[in-house]
Amino acid sequence: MDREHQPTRRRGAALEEAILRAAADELVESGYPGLTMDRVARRAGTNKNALYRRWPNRAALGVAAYRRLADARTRVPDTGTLRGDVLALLRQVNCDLSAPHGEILRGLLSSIGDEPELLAQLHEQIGDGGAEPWRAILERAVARGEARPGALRPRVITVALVLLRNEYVTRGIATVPDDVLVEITDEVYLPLVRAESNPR
Amino acid sequence: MDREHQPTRRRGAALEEAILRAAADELVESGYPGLTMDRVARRAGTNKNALYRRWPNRAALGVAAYRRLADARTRVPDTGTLRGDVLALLRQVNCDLSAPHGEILRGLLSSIGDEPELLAQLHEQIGDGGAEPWRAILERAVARGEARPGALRPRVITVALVLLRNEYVTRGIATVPDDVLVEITDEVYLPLVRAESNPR
DNA sequence: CCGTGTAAGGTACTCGGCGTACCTTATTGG
DNA sequence: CCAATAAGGTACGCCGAGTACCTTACACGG
Repeated sequence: MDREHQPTRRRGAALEEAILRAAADELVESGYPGLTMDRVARRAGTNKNALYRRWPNRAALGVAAYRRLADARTRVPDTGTLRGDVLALLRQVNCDLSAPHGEILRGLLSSIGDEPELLAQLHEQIGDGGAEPWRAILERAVARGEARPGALRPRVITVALVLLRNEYVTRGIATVPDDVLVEITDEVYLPLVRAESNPR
Repeated sequence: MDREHQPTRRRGAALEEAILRAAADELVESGYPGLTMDRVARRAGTNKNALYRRWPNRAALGVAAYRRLADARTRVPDTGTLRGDVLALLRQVNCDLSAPHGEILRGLLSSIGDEPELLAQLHEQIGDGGAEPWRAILERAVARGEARPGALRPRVITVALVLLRNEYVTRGIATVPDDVLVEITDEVYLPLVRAESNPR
């Protein structure tokens, strides 16, 4: 922050790190609208030139900073039952992907618009990146006979995640109430993947 | 500049109409980022004052204009089978809610941010507004024995719509390919609502 | 028919944020 | 030790949101 009378100028990776940290902090504190190039530069103790030498525009920097935020990998729960695993995953996502992540994501998605490359990066982060844990718990459930093998399709295993994300996007609320998670689990996900021969 | 030597000034509802039409046209042509107060004012043959006297900010005008665009009601199909009805509804939504509607919606959703009143208006438009046709086709399917009565829950009947909307939001593409619609229908919606006694 | 309140038109601002240009200064590696 | 490279500093230009203030037409009641 306070530069000493020793200039000791950061370069390369060190400076990039500092910029990304500053940008991520701004995202958390003020959301994407608060991520201005001037503020990030000031917070990182540098200036806009260093930013524009690395990212072509604000959206690119925003996506890069968001990636660092969302890189906290999701742990795969193992409660012994499919219902317990689904609820645990949903609650986990709801917890650490709630505010301000949802709002940040909304802001990023819109301001990208016509830059498919950035959208692809985001999609990798939120779309397929989050799918693996769901496949894992569903495979275990199939092995236990709790779910039908035919449910192991990409579009099926992520249904709960998509429904939860839909709550964020359309409702715009900070944290989804827990009974919504239960509804998603009991009304949609479990009936969908359950083996036909296995009544409720 | 002398426009006409007949000033014939529009007032009240007539002017409001003209502004909304201009705003909706801008939305269709250039998306939400292109909806500039200056441009709308110029296109409507008026100036920004008339706009700000009616809507407090750009987002409010954007939502109002979008409502007028999206007010084309969805027709309820009746093909005789649930699968046919579901696909028909999905295709209809995909057709007239595709580009540029999806992009506009994305832009609006993000830029609203902290104004819950506007978000509520949008939600009324896209969330529950679109649910009725789905309830209608599912009720008929239940009457025919194609679906279980227990599927008549709000979160269930709109699953297909939510999945389709998810494609728009996360993929950011103009029009969803038809095989995605078929996948949503055959892998998710039909297995979910089908009567348990009705094997695939 | 006229006068007056209301609403529209016109214009010119301020403010903030993006992106750029250009120069100076430090660091690094050959 | 000396270029080449990259960082810092500063000042722009541009555009769009929102505001202020005045002028001008319209509509309606007396």
